Amino acid sequence: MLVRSTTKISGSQTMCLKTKNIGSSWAMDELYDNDCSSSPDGATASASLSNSNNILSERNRRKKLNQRLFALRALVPNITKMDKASIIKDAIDYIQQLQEQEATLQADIMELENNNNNNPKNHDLPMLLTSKNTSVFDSPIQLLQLNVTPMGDNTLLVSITCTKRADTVLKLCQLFESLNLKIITANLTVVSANLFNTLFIRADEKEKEELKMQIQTAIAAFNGPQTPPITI
Amino acid sequence: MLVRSTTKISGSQTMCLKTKNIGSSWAMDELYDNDCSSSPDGATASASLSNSNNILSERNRRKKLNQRLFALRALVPNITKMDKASIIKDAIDYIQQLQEQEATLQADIMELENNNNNNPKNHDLPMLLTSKNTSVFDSPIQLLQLNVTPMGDNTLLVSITCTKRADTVLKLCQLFESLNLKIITANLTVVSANLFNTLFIRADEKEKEELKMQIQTAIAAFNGPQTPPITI
DNA sequence: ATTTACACGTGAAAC
DNA sequence: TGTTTCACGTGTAAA
Repeated sequence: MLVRSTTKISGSQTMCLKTKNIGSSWAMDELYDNDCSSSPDGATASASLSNSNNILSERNRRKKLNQRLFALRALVPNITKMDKASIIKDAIDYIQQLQEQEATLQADIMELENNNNNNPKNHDLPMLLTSKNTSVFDSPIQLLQLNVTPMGDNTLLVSITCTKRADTVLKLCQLFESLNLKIITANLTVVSANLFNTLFIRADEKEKEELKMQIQTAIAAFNGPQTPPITI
Repeated sequence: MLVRSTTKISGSQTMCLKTKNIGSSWAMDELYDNDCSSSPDGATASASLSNSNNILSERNRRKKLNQRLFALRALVPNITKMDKASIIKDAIDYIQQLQEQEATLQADIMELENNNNNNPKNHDLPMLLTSKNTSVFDSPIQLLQLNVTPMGDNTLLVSITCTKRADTVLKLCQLFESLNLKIITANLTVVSANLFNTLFIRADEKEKEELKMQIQTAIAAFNGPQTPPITI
């Protein structure tokens, strides 16, 4: 059990200035102009080596880690906070998003290739759905309830109730896709003529009202200018 | 300049066992059964709070950081080393690789879509969604699971799992509407890229296989004649 | 024996 | 105020 050498405070705190959180990045502290050789005592060879060498290695390790983390943050487009933990978290979310998108794109490519390789004369198949007179984008979304509830842990619960019409489901899907939210899970349940939509969304609790407003305006935009305003 | 309290060695080194690099992950140390209250001296209130509270927060911070790093490592397929720095570096390389691949795939899709537009197919469809590079009515329903289970009381439980694509929800809704079933309730849940559809349907138990066949043929019809047969 | 990587406690700074 | 996040030096353990 070594007795602690008292060089800590004099060694680190005086220099380096600790500049921590200057504006946007946490210091990324360069200029390690430490003269550790200024140990006042005549230390033994093993002690001085063990101290000055390990202390230097540790500094380099931390520096490298911070540089990597900094480089990682530079790659991620949507950055919420500058925390180390948040940076990693954003990177995780971004990788998942990229992976999903890759799967989607590859599926699209396969399907497009199939369409290209096949005979260019099959006009009949996609028209199965239009048999219900649709004019798909006309019936407005009739909103019955809209709640946005913070659930803690940066999660908002969005609960929507509306009457079920032929294209309401499609519209809701498009609506939420257009909002570019971080949807954790989405649930859509229809019983008789009513439609219940529940979403868990990753967002700060303070965005609650803003999110509700976004959804309302999006619904209004989908319904078009001629529809009467819906108050809940 | 505070005089160092000598609680460091007795506080940390005795417990915790420091298990460091057990096999594959660096400890991810649980069980912090430290009773820091065993400080032998009657410390002042400010000192004890500053010590025990900050020390706990710092442990939680480190723990969270390590968990995030662990989660990040789980997402990256090609892992070279288990270092913290290497984990971040691998994640960086992986993100760059994914970004390049995304650009390549999107270029391929554009090219394929241009080829498709030369075909005399339907240009008159409402192309509202093509802003997201997804062609609206073409992606087939990719069935992952289909179960029809009799629940008694003249009720059949239909459980469907498929990959979520831009128009899969719409297709499933229209599909079940076209089957003219007596739907008691329907539930549709999407988590990440998968889509779970559950329906309670009023029908005789003997129609179980027939209903399953109906659904399969309906999906095949929706997917069109050129799609490969899907076996479940 | 040397190097490398880690968790730890700690004081400081920012919020 | 207190809470959170950080860099630092240090001891330990494995390579």
